[in-house]
Amino acid sequence: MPAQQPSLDAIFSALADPTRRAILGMLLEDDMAVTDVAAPFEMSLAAISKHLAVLAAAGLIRQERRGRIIWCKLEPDGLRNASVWMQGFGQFEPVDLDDFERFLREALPLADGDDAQP
Amino acid sequence: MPAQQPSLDAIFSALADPTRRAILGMLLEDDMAVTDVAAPFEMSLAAISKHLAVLAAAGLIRQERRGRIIWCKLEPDGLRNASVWMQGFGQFEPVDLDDFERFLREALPLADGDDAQP
DNA sequence: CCCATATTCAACCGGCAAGTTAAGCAAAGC
DNA sequence: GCTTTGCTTAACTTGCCGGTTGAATATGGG
Repeated sequence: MPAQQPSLDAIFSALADPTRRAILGMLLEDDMAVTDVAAPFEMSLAAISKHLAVLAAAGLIRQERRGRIIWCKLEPDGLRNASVWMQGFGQFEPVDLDDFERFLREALPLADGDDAQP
Repeated sequence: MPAQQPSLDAIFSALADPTRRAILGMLLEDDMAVTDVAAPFEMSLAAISKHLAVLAAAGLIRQERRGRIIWCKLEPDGLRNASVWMQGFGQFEPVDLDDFERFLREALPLADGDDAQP
């Protein structure tokens, strides 16, 4: 189970479901067994189990069995790629694309050897 | 059309589609007409039109008609809520600048035309 | 060993999302 | 005024998604 870097597709569509976001919120506080995760929701255990599978496939949680209990724990780095992707859009103000580019050229010393800018 | 604060559901599921993310990437460079947005994709204009509608409903872009052309422009604040939500999980530092750089270099291949490759 | 607990698997269903084509509108151009 | 250009709507197909139920699997306890 190399869990090879999940796609943004997987991550964002995992996040698109309110139940799954709620689960992530719960796991933020503490690791939980599947049954306990399911408790507050008004849907079958199987449904929650599927949701957890989706989250795991997206690399947002990890499930590890200890005894007959499967513990679900947040995988904090799972959100990193998505977060980084989003920051690319949100970071700059309305339409300061020029400013942004200038910032980039300064902030990226290793962009291309030298930033000889006439 | 007050465009009342779109839900996280709407935002994340809008972002879950690679075509839509690509569109956002294009609009990051410049405002575009619908037809021009559709050009690089191998799907019908109608399909792209729908994608744009989804993005607009999610508050990620705005479409305004001028003449017979409808201009699509990024709505940078549209990502803010989602970003904030995600930061809530950021037990990891807000945004790793290294990651940010890497993202930028991939996402903005042609952000400027002057200093091209030799 | 047998039973209870914990979780998934399998088969199924309704609904929605994404794509298609074809028709419909609106604004410009000749 | 008719045609062309730009875009949306409508109607339809297809496939996936989220849910259900019921059986299957694994583990721990008495």
